[in-house]
Amino acid sequence: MQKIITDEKKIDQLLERGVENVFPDKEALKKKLMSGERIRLYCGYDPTANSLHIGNAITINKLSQFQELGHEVIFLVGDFTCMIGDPTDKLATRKKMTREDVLENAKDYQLQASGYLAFDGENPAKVMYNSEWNDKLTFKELIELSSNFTVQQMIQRDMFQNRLKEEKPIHLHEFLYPLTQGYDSVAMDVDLEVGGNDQMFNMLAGRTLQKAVNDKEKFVLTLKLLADDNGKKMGKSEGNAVFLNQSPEDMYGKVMSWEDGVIVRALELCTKISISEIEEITEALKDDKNNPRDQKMRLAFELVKINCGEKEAQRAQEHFVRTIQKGEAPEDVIEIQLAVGIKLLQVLVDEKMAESGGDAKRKIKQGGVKLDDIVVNNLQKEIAAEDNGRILKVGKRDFRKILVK
RNA sequence: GGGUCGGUGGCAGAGUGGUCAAAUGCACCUGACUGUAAAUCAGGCGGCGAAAGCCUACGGGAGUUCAAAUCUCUCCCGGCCCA
Repeated sequence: MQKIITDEKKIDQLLERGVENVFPDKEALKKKLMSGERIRLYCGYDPTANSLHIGNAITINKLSQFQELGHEVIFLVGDFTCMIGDPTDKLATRKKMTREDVLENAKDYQLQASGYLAFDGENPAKVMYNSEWNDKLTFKELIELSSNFTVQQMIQRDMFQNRLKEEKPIHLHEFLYPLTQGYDSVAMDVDLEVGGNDQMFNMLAGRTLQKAVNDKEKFVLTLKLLADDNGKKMGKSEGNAVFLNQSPEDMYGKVMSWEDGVIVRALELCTKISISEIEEITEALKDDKNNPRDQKMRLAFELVKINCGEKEAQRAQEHFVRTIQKGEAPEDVIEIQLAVGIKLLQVLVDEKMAESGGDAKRKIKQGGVKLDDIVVNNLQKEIAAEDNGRILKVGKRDFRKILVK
């Protein structure tokens, strides 16, 4: 029997940290958690891309906090729902994926989530796939489920309103998305669903269905989104998304490119640093004498540490200091064997340091290509014997060591 | 089913016979600056080519024309109105 922790302070913190909203209300959920009853909760992840991103880490992190208190956590892979495509992000049309693609992605998802969430040990998180029950749903059952909602409820959502206003299509199956996601709650008979605040509607659909079908009160806990002080979201479209399958170096660098305003929010949502420590960092950021860069480096370090381990985080930090702050070649610079006479343009393309010949040319013209810190401006430059051992640098962070054959 | 409007680069969105490899914004790349791969500023951003230039591209196909993203036909997809 799993031991349930009912420490009030811990529960308060659990319901406070990063939480935007609790339905029906926070007090009711607190009471439930205080009762010592082991609850079953979940969050779903649609494997549409080959990697989870830092936004997903927010909910995974919250799941892990419930796990630490002894509750039953389900990491749900939305292998069925991802076929429909969540209309929440408005760019609804998603390309069809094969079953194999989905499962391949999903396999990595668990690995990526494992920095936050334990899938083994005493109270392991369970991985489930929602095709398990959704595949079996009959048309008749679907119609019955859909009778719990009205068209008015569906089109109320602002992204649908926007599309109506913009005269953009709304496909019928998009109304079914909240339904199928909601049905997950019924099928798994959960007590609580965790999700980003943008998932509120879908999660509440599950609350409605769980009430209607199982006559059970399902709690919904929504989390703040990762955004800066001005409410600007971090995400793929903003170009500052961090993917959990990125190399430690890339992850570290990406975080360093975030705006300063997001530091505290990210610490709260995506790391396991204690609240008191976050408060200290918040204070430090207020003091003009301190350089916000240092707090951001702390954040970057923590994020890489959780996802890739402490050693990797250390390495990534050193790599950043060396290559970005000092502009030096990394210690483990990739070596390339080149024949005398090969065109530098060709090398850039072959090494994927440029996307095409045109791109390579542009980079040289704009002074972005250096050999041992000397700008190359000869488009026709060919590799010569004296280039042996030289460091080829393209842009700020792409290095190769040339070995002449 | 009828009418009508529309489908443009990674995305959003101009253009409506030659000056269009296609405005602008986002994303991206390079440089300057900076604590930063932030912000800002400057430049760039289909492919091949040293260049001139050539090739491919505006939903698919066919056509008109010296010339088509732009006109015509047809097919596919969508919005709106009517039924």
